[in-house]
Amino acid sequence: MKKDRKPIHLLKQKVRYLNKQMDERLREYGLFHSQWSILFCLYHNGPMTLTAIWQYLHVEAPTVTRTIKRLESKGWVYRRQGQDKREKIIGIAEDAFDMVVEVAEMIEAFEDEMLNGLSKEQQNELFQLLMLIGNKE
Amino acid sequence: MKKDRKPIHLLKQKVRYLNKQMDERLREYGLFHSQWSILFCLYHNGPMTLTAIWQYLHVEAPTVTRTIKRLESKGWVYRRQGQDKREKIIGIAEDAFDMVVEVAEMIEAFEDEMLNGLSKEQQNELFQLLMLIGNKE
DNA sequence: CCCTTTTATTTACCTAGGTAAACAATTTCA
DNA sequence: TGAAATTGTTTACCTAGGTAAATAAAAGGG
Repeated sequence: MKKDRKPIHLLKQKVRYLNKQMDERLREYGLFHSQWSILFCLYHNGPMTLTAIWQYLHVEAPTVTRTIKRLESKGWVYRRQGQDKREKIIGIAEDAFDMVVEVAEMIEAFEDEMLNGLSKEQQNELFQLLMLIGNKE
Repeated sequence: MKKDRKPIHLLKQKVRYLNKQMDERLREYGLFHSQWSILFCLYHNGPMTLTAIWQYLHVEAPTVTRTIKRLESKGWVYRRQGQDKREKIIGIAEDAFDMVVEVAEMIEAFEDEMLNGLSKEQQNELFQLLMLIGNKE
């Protein structure tokens, strides 16, 4: 895909490619990749506060606020006030749950497809190497 | 940085982190990471058409059009018509060249810093593994 | 107990990625 | 050669990332 030997450059290219492919697959569900990442997060962890979500995803709060607004307006999630009246608790809407399960399966297959050029060992190795990026020794 | 064993998830997190860090370092030059990627491209390849740039960077044409407009308005690049009157040729502005060299050195040091948790062999291994992502076997 | 500080979320605004479609110049070919 | 197809670039509009600052609720301290 690229002749340049800089892994950082290649990293960015691959992420653009993955996001683009993912958006394409999600289109039939009316979703985008960032929206899915939030649904996936809620699917695995159950209802969460907004803060818990952006900390989990390593994204800033305003980004999550906006994306959740879109998900809410399309009926994928609900938003309710927590005990602490500052916080909002976000969860998957009951009507959307079956569809979330379906999308989860589709995305899992997609990710397997993207990684099927790598053995399990290579995937693990990749994970370990990625973990080393940006670590102050 | 993350407990999830999904390399794709981690990949995206790392790229967000790298872009954010890079923007921070570039701020004193009035640049953003995407703007730098174009300047770097021109610095290495000399003047190029817009099409050559987006193909090199694996990004769509409108993205490049917009970013170049910003670079031009800040005086980093010039834009002139090619032989083929449809195409625009972009190059680094003469006044900006010294600064580009300076930024190139800063960014190179930054990337080394981000990768200093990996040996040269590991960086190469990472590159090879990344290349395997998304390849139809 | 009130005032200050912190915390959770949002708003406003910037850059950066994408698609679809418009436009102009070039190329093709009947 | 003239109409049609292709190519290079741009425009309009969408999502997604960021920062800075505003707001509202909760926590702390004198």
